[in-house]
Amino acid sequence: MHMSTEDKIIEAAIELVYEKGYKGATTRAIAQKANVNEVTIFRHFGNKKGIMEAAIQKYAFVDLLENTFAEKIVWDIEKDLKMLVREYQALLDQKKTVILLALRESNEFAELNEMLKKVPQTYIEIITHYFEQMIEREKIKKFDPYTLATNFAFINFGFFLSKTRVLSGSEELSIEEFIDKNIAFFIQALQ
Amino acid sequence: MHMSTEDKIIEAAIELVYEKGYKGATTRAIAQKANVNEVTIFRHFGNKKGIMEAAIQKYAFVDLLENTFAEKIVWDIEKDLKMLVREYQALLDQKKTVILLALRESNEFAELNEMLKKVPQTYIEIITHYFEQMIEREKIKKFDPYTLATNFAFINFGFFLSKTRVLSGSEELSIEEFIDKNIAFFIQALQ
DNA sequence: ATACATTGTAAGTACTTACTTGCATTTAGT
DNA sequence: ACTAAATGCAAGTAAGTACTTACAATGTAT
Repeated sequence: MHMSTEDKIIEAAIELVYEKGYKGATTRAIAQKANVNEVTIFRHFGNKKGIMEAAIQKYAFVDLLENTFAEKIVWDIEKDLKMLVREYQALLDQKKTVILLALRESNEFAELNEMLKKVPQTYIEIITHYFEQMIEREKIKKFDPYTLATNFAFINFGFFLSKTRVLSGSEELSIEEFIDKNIAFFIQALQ
Repeated sequence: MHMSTEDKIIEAAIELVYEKGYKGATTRAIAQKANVNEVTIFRHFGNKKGIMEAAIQKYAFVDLLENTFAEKIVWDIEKDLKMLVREYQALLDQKKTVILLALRESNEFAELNEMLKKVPQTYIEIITHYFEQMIEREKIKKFDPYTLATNFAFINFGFFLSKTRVLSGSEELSIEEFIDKNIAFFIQALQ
């Protein structure tokens, strides 16, 4: 817990904006949650919007994706796709608050929208590239790699949303069930 | 344009809350957009929350789904799934504002969350039932019908979100391209 | 034409909220 | 120990916002 004052404020703001929305998250409440005085906020960030801009800067996290995945690929369709699901879901879970916040406040903050869009976009690009190579190596049938990637990404994101209860199926799926059923179907279709 | 005063207010409120969020949509602005005086709002709905509650009532639209689909089924997997995509996308488009509004304001209004969840949920139930029957008739391979349905629904909802630019792939897909590529892949996997 | 319900107008109240200012207190580097 | 920067505290300002009240204007049905 050696957080700087600025970080304490940013984290408190993210949580509160996630709960109450941007307008609902008062500077007073943010200060209280961060355990600082309200004035301290304005001394650091100038105005309320400044907090969010700093938060967006801090969480421009997309680069995380690319490095993590590439190393773990073993060119076995089943192992790879299951790994890609697990890693992606873990990342989404970890950044859940920011992602759902972005989903809600993207009208107010254009940058948030950009950030939000990049999450599946980057994922799709990586997966597209993966499928291209798997087709070259003749490990899967010849489908359009980009089509495969979007389907795969949509299924993944849909599952994430259903977990967060933003959406829902009629049952609740654990990630293992999801992989064993939904992803397994996808894998089978490729072979 | 023979809208009642109440309807004018409700529609204006929905649009504004969609744009600015619930707290950002002031009663003054709603009145202005609806071309009524601000007091008229309070005379009809009591308070600001009352507008949204009336709007939610008005848009409890889930029942629409079930009737529309059942009649159009011809028990040909390709024709049926393409029809189901088109109908569902059309419905989502039509209710887009309310859906995206619900996505943002579901924390503030529990009922909105319920409504939002029911959209894919009902769809999944219908599709599950459809797949069950198609398996009985031996028109598709024996997969778990619920798994198929969730995958199909997630792909559909993902496409909807990417169209609304909430999410995005790296390219923009038209609905015809989406059907010809993404759905075609899904159909092929079933046969 | 009269009666009644609906809407508009004007003005105001009570409350919240982002943001400021001046000064006291604490923390940290040398 | 001394200095300077960071933070806390108390009080206040200005603007916005939901909601109210009293009354005038308009429409509508009989």
